[in-house]
Amino acid sequence: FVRLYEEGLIYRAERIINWCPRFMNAISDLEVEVENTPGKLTYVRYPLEPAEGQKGEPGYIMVATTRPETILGDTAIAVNPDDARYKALIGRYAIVPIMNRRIPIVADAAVEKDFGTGAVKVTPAHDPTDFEIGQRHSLPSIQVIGFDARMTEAAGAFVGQDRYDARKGVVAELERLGLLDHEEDYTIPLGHCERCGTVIEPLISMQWFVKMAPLATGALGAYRYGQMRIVPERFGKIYTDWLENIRDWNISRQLWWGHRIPAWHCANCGQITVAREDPAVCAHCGSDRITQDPDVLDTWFSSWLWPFSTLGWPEDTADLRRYYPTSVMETGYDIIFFWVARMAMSGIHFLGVVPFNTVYLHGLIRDEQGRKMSKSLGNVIDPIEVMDEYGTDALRFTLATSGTPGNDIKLSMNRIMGNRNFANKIWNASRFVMGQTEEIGGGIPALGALQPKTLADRWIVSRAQRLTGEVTRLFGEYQFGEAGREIFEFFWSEYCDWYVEIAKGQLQDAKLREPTARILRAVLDHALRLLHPYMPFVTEEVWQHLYAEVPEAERPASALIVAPWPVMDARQLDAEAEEGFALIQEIITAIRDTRKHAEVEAAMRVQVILVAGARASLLKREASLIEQLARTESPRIERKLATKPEQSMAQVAGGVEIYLPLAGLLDVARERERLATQIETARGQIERSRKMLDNPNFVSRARPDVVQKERDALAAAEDTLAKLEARRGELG
RNA sequence: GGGCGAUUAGCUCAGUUGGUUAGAGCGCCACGUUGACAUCGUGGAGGUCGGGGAUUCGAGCUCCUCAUCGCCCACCA
Repeated sequence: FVRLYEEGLIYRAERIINWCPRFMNAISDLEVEVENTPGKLTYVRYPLEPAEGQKGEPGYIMVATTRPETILGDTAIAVNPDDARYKALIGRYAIVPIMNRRIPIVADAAVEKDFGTGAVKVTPAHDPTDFEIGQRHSLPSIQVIGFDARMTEAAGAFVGQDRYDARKGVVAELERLGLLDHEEDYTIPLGHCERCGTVIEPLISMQWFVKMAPLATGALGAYRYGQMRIVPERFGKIYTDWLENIRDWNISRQLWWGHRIPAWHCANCGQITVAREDPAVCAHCGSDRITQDPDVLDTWFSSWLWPFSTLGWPEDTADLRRYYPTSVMETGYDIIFFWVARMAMSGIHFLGVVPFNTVYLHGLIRDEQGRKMSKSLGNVIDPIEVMDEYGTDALRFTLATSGTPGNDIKLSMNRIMGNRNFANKIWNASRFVMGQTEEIGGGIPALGALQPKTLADRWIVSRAQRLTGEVTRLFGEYQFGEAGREIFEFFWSEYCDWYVEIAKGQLQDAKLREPTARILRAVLDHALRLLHPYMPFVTEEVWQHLYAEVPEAERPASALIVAPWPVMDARQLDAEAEEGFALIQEIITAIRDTRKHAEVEAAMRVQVILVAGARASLLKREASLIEQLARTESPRIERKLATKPEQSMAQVAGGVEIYLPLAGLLDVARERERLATQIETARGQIERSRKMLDNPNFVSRARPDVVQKERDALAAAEDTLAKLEARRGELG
């Protein structure tokens, strides 16, 4: 405050400010909430004073107002200088109704010709625009509404009345005097106190202000020249628009809590002393009859110093040197003006450097109906209660993954419940993995140190690496929600549902026992690290258990929260394994589906015959997976089959023919129906692909790999169709 | 008055360089086999991506326009 005052950037002046009559306090423009409220536009005739030498009825000038009670404080009527209708009246006088005060008719460009009557009553004490007009034309201000929203002595007969009672009274009186022309329904943008909802009264008051224009320049430059990036980008425009149209900031508040304004008023000479230390005497006349200004500072006047005042500023501390400027400021978009823009301004002004390189803005959390949470509405969700019921990690994960940057989130209890289940899944899977692998040993190797053996091993390691790359990329783009969802997907659907299930089989195999245990643990460790920012508590707890047997010196870190963030190792990306495993997954799912259709009992092992062409050798190697996960007998795998199995259900998945011989269980009619559906699907695909490939423009203009992909898809679909049709023929 | 966002499955939402058959959670239907997890597993049903137009070989995604909802800014009394 003192520095800005000394630099001439803080001044004290009488201005129109937003006054909350309930709190008896001034508030800044940002704390006023404008609401369109139904009201009336009242047309009032002001008698004109006769011009010199004029004879007969001098007539009237008509104005429109939404606040008739302010008529009592009018000190002029203004018209637009270019308005032909009123040109002759400029410089003449009118009489304020009721008060019978003589006021000038002035010309001011602020008046819109096309609104109302084109003439406006001017009440400098109760309207910001009127105040400015008053300044330009040296008009007196007459305050007719007091700080308690009651009429003052200056309001004559209305003294003591509430502002709204006075409004009614004034209208009635105008009517009685025959000066009320008419009233119209009109929607009025009405300012309310953000905190208590009371209608704001614009009043002239002596307050402290900060000159903002010089400060805004730096904050604008920092954004425009790329020193400060705003994510998502669209908020940058909101930031610059505000700074470009900045108005001075009223920083004094008539409250008794807050930082007191370091200014002392002298009763002797009337001057002000602003000082860092409490002064004993007036700096101007030496009198000891000084009293400190009773006002305190707007809370944001402290907050805008936050990026450096928290680091020990104005001392030149080690913290300040190290942490200022910081990299990312994360906050809600609703306080871009209150806080972000002002921090940028103060940081640049006091330290010469923007306080953060990136501002990441998140959305607001709303209730399940999308309403803003508010105490008066009673729809505030208490995070403590949610955490008690579902856990902190579940809430945190939900908030982090429910939306997209800068967009509001409707908080859904269902979603939180689902993520509670996820935390539970992590716990259970980890418990199982640790329980199964504890005695096998092998420690917890880094993912990159693994030598995956089986197809499933290669697949899960590759998937984990790919995920790591993806998450890192998304973090770089501030796509935290998408990154979290992908980790969720990997952990639950790939690691738990597939790999852990497969590992149950591999752990039975003496040769695979140890490597499988190592992979289980390494991938778990890896996934925990990726997940830690989203679910710090469960992951940390599990991680501590995971490393419980590892000597302190051999651990990568004392705790997960400080463990190294994973980096993708491209050498372990294994497209071939991913493709091969996808085929196995497809076949297993198809067999399961067929079993369900045939209503085969879940416990029953079924026979299966796979006709796989070139993929036969792959399937032979991975037969045990199919056996285990699709609950089949040892599958019979052929490259080709001359005679197709009779009395069996069939399906084609990834080009592989799948037969389940189900003598006695086969319902030929239903099977035919099922085949028909599949055939239809295949035909649809073929039609689609043909249409594209028959279009010479597609072939010549699309990227070659896209065309090739389409050709492959067509070939695959045709192959599938041929197989399905052959099958239908066999069914007879 | 100016600007921004949203509109995708019954519900809540993803889908960011335009490219096979648009995904998830919840809900729904059916079934539950070897004890990590029923806060679970398996399979399934369900969407002409708000309307219209344009660009393109190709649009949920780009452009124009309209509609509905929401938000921000704003001194036409």
